[in-house]
Amino acid sequence: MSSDSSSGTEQKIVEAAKKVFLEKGFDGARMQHIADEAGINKASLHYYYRSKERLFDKIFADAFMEFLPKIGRIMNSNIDFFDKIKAIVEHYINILSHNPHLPVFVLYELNRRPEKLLEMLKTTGVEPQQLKIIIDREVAAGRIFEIDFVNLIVNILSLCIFPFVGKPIIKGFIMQND
Amino acid sequence: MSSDSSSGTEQKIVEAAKKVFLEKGFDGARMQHIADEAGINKASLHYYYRSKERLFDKIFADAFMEFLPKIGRIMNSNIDFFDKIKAIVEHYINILSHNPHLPVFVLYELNRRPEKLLEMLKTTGVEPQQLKIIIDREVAAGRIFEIDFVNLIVNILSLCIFPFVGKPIIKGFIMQND
DNA sequence: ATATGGTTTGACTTAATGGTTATACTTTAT
DNA sequence: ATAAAGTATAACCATTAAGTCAAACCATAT
Repeated sequence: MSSDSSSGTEQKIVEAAKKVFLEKGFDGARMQHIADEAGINKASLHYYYRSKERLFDKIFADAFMEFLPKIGRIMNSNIDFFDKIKAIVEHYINILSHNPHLPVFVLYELNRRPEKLLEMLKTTGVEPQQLKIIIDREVAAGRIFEIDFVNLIVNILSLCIFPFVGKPIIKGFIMQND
Repeated sequence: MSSDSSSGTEQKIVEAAKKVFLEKGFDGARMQHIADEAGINKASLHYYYRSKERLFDKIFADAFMEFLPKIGRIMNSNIDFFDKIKAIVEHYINILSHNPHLPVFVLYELNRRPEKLLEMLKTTGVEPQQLKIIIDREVAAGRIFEIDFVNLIVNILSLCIFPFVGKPIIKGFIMQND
């Protein structure tokens, strides 16, 4: 049945692909390896996802989704978002502690093909225009430097790593509490 | 002349390899591409560096070197290193603004082959033992969580990204000045 | 001039990998 | 029971990329 796509082979493929892609990246990942990991034949991979690229895009979009929605909230909180960051940190910690490779993976792949960023923004429903406006406002106010748009997005994503990896240090030296 | 290794072909190879590897990563990089970038024949690459792996190791060690020495200083500053971080930030900003891909590259490749970390530590002259002791002290004092050693190193490296990408935000909201 | 050592190259080999296809196996509907 | 649709697989194909090699190309010293 094509309607039952949330279990069985397809589910196993997604899980296997996520694991392998996050561990090895697009270029390092092997379709055969993903097939083995899913316990199926390599041809089945192409049966469900026509190409490596398509399979990757699905996994990447999923991974990307775990970042940007939060970013959007931060950006919309009218600059005074330091408190919001604190509030969202816990959420990120949960996601990232379950997926240690996630942040570097996303940043790296975003680096590899910057042109996919806009596509991802579209896919994940985040409005670049909205971000652009907010960013321009910040730049005009002199609160942030004027830098390349794509670069800024990447930087913002990088920023999201920090609450995770730096939490112990933040706790100890900046906030003095949670 | 084998004594003149700081200019000419070898120099061009290193520059080209650094550019390509940092942009594409080990798996994404192509020896042919590096050769083209350096304006030489692919066979010359193997004449100077026997294999892709060896060439990569040289570039990776170089890239790695730009991180850890600073880390070592931070680790040795007896926990009260927040001020030291501030002092070192400028140094990092200089390095990273000239090599935007550097941090993600190092983290990603470290992720890809965690076993190379110790080798790198040795190559770059950083004493893991020393770090281990310091880390243990921190854990015992409850100032940081007990986590996998390799993981911690990676996390510390990640932390180094933050001063760079997050500088505008840090300036605006945490420090209020430079 | 020419022999010598280091350097450069085009052409080649080999292995790996993404993708295809023809065939076989399952399930479901009638 | 059986036809049809969907799913899985082994064998195969085409391409790409790392690595090799013998021949050519310098310089420099004699």
